[in-house]
Amino acid sequence: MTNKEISHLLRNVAVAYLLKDENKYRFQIIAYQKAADAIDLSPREVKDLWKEGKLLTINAIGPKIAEYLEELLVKGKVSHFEKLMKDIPKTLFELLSVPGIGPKKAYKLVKILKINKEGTAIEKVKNAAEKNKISKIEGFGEKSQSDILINIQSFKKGQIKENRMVLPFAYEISKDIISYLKIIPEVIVAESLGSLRRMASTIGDIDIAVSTLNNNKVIEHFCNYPKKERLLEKGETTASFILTNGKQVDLMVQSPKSFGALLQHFTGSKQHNIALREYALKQKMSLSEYGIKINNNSLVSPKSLLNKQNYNSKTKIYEFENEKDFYNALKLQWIPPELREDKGEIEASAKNKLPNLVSIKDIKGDLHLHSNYNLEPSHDLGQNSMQEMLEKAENLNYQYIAVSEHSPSVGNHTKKEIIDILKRRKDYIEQINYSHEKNKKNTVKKIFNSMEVDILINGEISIPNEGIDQLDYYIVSIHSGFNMQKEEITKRILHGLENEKAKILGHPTGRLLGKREGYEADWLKIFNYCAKNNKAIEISAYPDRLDLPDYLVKEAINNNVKLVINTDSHDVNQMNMMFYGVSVGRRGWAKVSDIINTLSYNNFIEWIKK
DNA sequence: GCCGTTTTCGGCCCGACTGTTTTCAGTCG
Repeated sequence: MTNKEISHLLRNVAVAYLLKDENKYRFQIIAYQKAADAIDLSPREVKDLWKEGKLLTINAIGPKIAEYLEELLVKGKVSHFEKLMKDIPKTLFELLSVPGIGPKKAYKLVKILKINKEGTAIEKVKNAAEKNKISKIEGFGEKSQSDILINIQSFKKGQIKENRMVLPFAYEISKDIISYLKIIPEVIVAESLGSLRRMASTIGDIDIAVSTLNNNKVIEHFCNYPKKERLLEKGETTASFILTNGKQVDLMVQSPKSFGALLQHFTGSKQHNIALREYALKQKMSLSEYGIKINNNSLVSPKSLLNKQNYNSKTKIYEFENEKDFYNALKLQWIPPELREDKGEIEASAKNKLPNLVSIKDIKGDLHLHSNYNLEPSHDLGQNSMQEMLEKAENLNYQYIAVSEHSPSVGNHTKKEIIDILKRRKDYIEQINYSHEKNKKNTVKKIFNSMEVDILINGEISIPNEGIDQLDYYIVSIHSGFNMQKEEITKRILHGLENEKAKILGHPTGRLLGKREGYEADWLKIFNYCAKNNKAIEISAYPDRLDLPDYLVKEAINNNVKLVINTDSHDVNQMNMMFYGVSVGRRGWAKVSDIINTLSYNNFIEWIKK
């Protein structure tokens, strides 16, 4: 049973409680929803955690739900859940995936339309709407009937939240909307927030915040965006539409005086905001996108935390122009957006112990570059010459780079041919370095002679020992045989890293966002090996990969593993993508000292030799 | 049903928008 199936079941349990007695079961409903959220966000399979006896390590899962999950995984069902859902038609749950239909409406629809046959609910509701039957039902009307039809249509087209975007795609969309918004002078500031600001690996919808003194004007302008397909809602402070490509865009506007509170609110994550508000509540403060409210009979003297000048006596809210003051008012350090996932950042911030995160300016080199030097490789060559990549590295102010084309294909070459190719390439790189060194103004001191070497199915690497002698060091990565058992693939990776010149494990999980899951490996074992033997694990900045994933970055760091952030560029423009990889590092709580390519040129040479 | 700066009991985030209503319920983020 997958995490998705389990969380779906728990959400249905929450729905069942809600339909049974919303007030009586208020907190059970929340508990089940929180548990479902936690499972959705869990990087580990619930099934595995259960086998390891670690179900309770998931926050929001306590003894009771753990017991039910155990029953579920053993018997395939839970008698308590079955009993709870006995009176609720199963068809009801099918309707919940249609936007705008929640538990109450779904219940009415299945009851009144007598929808009993599983798998037919959405189609039956659609038919009923087309025959004008829904508008007659109490609580529904003409508008909600036509809305249901539209929403069923877009649901069928696959325009659902689960279809997430990779970062550059989301960036382009948001950039376009923001520059459109800025056409009118009423827009003082426009920023993209939500998961894009937090630099999550994939983005569901685009969230935009605007600071303005004229809400109406801004919202009107936003709603006239030319690439809008249809409007979802339009109010005094928010508006939403669907783009022609099916993606949703949400806008929130706020006066400059409270813009800091809005930034905080709209950046999320949902989990971070809930945790932050609960934290504030303990100090008798209530948070919203408008600011901070002091609750009655507060034990805390407002003066100690909040600046009187920010007090709006009309709304009784303390307002914040910037986010830092907002967090500071809660006696917290400002928390970088990448950390806002309720993964311990609030606690760390309260103790002044947030990590000093690595940033793009700390990066001194890119160690995974594919030039167009033709060594008849196993996989694709790059588009640009080594010289062009060197020039780009100068522009980026790097101190060093490494070219690391794919190793020559084993199928088409003899061992001797491979060695000859690598010898010629070594001479070539030396020549470039020689002429580059002459210009003392250059910041790049050297191109390192590296290579991306395949770890073959049997764990052997794809170049012979004499070929290795031609290299400064190399990256190993897996490009085939992804469907191996966990133990096998772990062994394969460790074997691939054995040689002392194998210094980096490239795009370690092999995932391709939205296309291919990464393979399961025993990461703890790999981390321990790497920490002990001075191997670095790559964070691929390539936006379709972002691999190592952020949660494994955090685990790697906790196990003293060094990481390296590389772009895996196949042309010079891709070298600009370093930023995405740095963000993954930041989301994994990486400091400068955790990242190898923040080392100076001399220290990096020392590291290679270790 | 979960969880812990003070709490193993007594709390549980906060607000916007829409449609169907005549003041609010339902849904969403």
